[in-house]
Amino acid sequence: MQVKDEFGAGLGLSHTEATRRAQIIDATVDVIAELGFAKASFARIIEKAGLSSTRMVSYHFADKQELMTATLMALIDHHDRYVSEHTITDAGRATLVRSFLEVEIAYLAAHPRQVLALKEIAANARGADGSPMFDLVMHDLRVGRLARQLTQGQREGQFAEFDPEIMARTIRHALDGLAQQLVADPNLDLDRYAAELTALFDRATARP
Amino acid sequence: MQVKDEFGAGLGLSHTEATRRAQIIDATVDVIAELGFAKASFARIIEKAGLSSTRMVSYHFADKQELMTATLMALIDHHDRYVSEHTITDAGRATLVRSFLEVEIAYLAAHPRQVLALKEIAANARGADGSPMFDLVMHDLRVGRLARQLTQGQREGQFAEFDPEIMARTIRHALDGLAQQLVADPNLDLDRYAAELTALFDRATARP
Amino acid sequence: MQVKDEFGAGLGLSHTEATRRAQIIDATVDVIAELGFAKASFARIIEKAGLSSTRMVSYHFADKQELMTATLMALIDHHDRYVSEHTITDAGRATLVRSFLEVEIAYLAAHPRQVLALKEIAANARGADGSPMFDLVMHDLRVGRLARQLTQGQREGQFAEFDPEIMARTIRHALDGLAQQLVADPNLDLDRYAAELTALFDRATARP
Amino acid sequence: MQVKDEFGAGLGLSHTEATRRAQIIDATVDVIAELGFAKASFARIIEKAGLSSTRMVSYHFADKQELMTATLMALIDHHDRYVSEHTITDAGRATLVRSFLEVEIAYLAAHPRQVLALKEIAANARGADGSPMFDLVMHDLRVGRLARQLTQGQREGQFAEFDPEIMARTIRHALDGLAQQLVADPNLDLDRYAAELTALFDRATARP
DNA sequence: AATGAATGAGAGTTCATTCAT
DNA sequence: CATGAATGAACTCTCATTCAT
Repeated sequence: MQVKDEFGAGLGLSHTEATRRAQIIDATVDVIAELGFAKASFARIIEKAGLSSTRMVSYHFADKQELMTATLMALIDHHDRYVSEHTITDAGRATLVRSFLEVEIAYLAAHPRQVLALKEIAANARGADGSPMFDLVMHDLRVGRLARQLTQGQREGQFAEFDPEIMARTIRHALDGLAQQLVADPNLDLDRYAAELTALFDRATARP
Repeated sequence: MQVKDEFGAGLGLSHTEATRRAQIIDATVDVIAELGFAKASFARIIEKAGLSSTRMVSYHFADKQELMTATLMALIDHHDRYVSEHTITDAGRATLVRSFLEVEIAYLAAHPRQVLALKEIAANARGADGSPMFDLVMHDLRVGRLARQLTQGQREGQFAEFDPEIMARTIRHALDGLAQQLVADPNLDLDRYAAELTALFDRATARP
Repeated sequence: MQVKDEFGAGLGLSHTEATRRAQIIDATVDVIAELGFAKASFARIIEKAGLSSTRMVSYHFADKQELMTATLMALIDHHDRYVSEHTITDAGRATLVRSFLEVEIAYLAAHPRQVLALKEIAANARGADGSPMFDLVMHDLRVGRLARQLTQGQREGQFAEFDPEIMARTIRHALDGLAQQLVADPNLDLDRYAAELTALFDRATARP
Repeated sequence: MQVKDEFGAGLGLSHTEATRRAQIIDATVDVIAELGFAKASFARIIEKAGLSSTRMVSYHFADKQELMTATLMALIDHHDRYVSEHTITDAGRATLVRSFLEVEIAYLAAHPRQVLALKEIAANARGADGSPMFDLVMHDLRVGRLARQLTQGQREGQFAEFDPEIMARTIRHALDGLAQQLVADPNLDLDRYAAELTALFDRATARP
């Protein structure tokens, strides 16, 4: 069990049901991480999960959209649990940005497939009209919180003057790009990359 | 004619042939920008181009992969021509990063669909084995050149010490993220965003 | 409880069993009346009935054919009970046809969904070989009795000469058509329609 | 070629295209007449037509709805051509109703499958929301014209007083019912049925 | 230089039904 | 008496591609 630890059991789902959903969601994450969102068909997912029929997916999820939404939620949950377990609550300007980057990069190092899958779903899932499905949710979850922390830090005089929203976005994009790069080159020296990024955004946020 | 100005005419293609290819490539860019890479089927492309049969696409391009490669090349060419026409060759540390960002953001403001389509193709085009197709090419074109300029600037003592490759990537990712955001919110204040990014990377690259 | 009032209780079915069957049959009638026979799937029926699984249907009915047969029988029973309660036994030529039409139209006005569902099942239910399932039964129940009454009336010299079978069919078809029209236009003036039909078949059956 | 005589050739369709569409439409009519609207799947249609793949249907018709609409139009056209070729233009009250019935029953005798298929499509084709698709069209084509003729006859004093719309409907329903009966019993004596119906509606419309 | 006609493979979704307990 | 879990078959529709002319 990698991502979804049957936590749906509390939502009126039976044990078996929660297990199966978790199994399918895990397979979905794997397929997306390997082949991308576009090629994540039911057939490939059940093959990866070791199930017998695509009907198994349709049985446990209303449609593909629900599967993707559930997978995304499981990924967000997985990430959030990791972060809340590994974040050292602390003050200080440098520490805020630094610890944020370090935790995120540590998560990326530990769970690259999850990071990649989350990005794929967020970037490619679209509604019937062709418009992106998760833009707003993703932005708030992945940028909004950091932006609010930066704003708070600015009020306390720890930072230079800058738009916290744009800074937060730039940091997030740097991490997303790093994730993509890590896939292309699994031997990437993450520690060095983390140190460089930390230094970079230290300078970018520091008071003159 | 938006992107591909029949520049293939010099490669042994007749005038008509080059025109048709340009027409199809333009339609491909439009469809990708609107619906994303995954939904850019031959059917939607010929509909957008006002042609009658998908056979038209198969006739002018060997297969979908060639169509996408040609589209990507056209987009790169379009971008490069814009940049070479709008870049003020100049010295100075601040000017290097600043003028890079300004030109790129100006291009984005003038041709958002092209930027978006390029990003979609680069991120989603995959070979038969499922591996990304354009990673290496894209990296060199979109990051490598800036990285080399930064290296040169460092040698001349204009910059702080940092990994030019990582800095270049981070700048590129910031621009890619901006492109995506511009699609979600067309009323975005690009001038302000440009100023913020410029200031951000000014601080990030400045000597202490 | 609309149609089936647990009258199956006398056939060796327990009270609960009969109640469940009635509930499912009622939902089946509703779905057919709204969406037609073809779209009356187990899934839609249990949704309408407020049950949790299609298994509920399979549990109480051997297969879909039995469900449809049971529904049809319940509808016929419902109709027959209404008719026997509302028919004024009486003599006279005009009265026979007129009272027949009036009772049928009154039933239609009171229970349009039942009339519609019955017509849908009778018209569309087919066996495995594709042949209609209820043709013979329906004819006797819905035409035969009237035909026999007309024959009797003719013997008593109340009517013109005509084929009672064909007259009965024509009357029945007029009523079926009216049912369909009532669905398309719920504001239809049934009283006027009843008066017109009565006058029409009065003339059609009257001795010269 | 039974129903659709490649008359679509005038609508920008090539010869082959018109032929194929006609072939598919004919097979559709046959399948519907035999198995009913609900079981008229692409698979059964191509089997009946002797084609190789269901793809053939999707290729020539945008979707199932278009196939059914085209089939319905072909059936209406077929019927109208027959009627206009076999109607004896003439005056007189009795003749109007009588000739209408005789032509319609003659058509039914000559082309029962077409009559049946038309009724099946009209009765069962529904949109995505479950509402009937062809109610309005069918009513005007199959009832409205006769109603207008009856109105005209009444103005000229040839008929009794009655609602022409309801009379027209009743006549149409009598014919539809006859069609269904003919399917159940192919040995039905149509001549006698025609004579009976003619006499019936003669009396029903005659001035007192 | 272009088009017509056809196609096999695969997609997601819905269907009634069945094996458990 | 009821449910959980699973399933194979069939459905329409879309995909890029190919054999003709």
